[in-house]
Amino acid sequence: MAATSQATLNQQPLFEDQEMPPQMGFFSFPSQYLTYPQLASCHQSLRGFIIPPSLAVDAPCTTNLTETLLLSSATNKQREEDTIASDLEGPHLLSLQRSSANLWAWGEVNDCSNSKRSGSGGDHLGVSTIKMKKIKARRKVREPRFCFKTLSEVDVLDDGYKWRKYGQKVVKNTQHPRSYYRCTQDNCRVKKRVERLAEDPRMVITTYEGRHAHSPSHDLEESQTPSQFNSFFF
DNA sequence: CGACTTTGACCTGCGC
DNA sequence: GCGCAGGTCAAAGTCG
Repeated sequence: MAATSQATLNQQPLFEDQEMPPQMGFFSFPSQYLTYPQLASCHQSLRGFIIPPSLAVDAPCTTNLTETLLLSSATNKQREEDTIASDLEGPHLLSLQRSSANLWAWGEVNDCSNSKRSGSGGDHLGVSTIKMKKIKARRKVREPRFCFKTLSEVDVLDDGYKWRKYGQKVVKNTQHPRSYYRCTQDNCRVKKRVERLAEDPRMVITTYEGRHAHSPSHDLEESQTPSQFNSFFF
């Protein structure tokens, strides 16, 4: 199994005060689909976030990748306290053409940028105070997200991290359910969503939310040998 | 027996 | 306020 350079993956903090890489908005690709070298350079700018090795190099062992498209990324500094509205100057987007093929991602981005702070002043009948506190804590911070569209036979791409499925939901107007995964590492709150594109079930949409605070699990098991990724990434 | 998945219920956000 | 849709929880089931 390929393993990214864990040392580089963990180079932190690259974007201490920014939730997305500063160069995030300057990608420009001639075509909608990216080649792997393009993806690699793309991911380079995502250092510190989740960098799925399977998306950056030739087809990984567990998938049948042929094309991968970095659909979008979005940042969101949502907080319960609404004191940072001016910080949110909109999502950082890749300069990809807006097309029907990536409407999903744009919807995601819009979702991030448009969602408003509801004062959360609601008193929820029948819900214990403890539970409400728990829920509030859970929703306090919206992590940065970005998503990929990948032509793959398998739903879950091997990105080097270990995930636990915590939910599955049938989304409206799609035949395929959306799966929800959480990183199994303690204190790591990174999540990902996996679903198949309604228009083209061969395409898998993977959305990552948050940043890993640890190395890929593969690297933990294997020795930290430099791989071909290094020349790609860093 | 522990780790993981499945699945129905519950909660929140949002549009009307 | 109500209903819908998406996201999460947690108990039960499954597997190695």
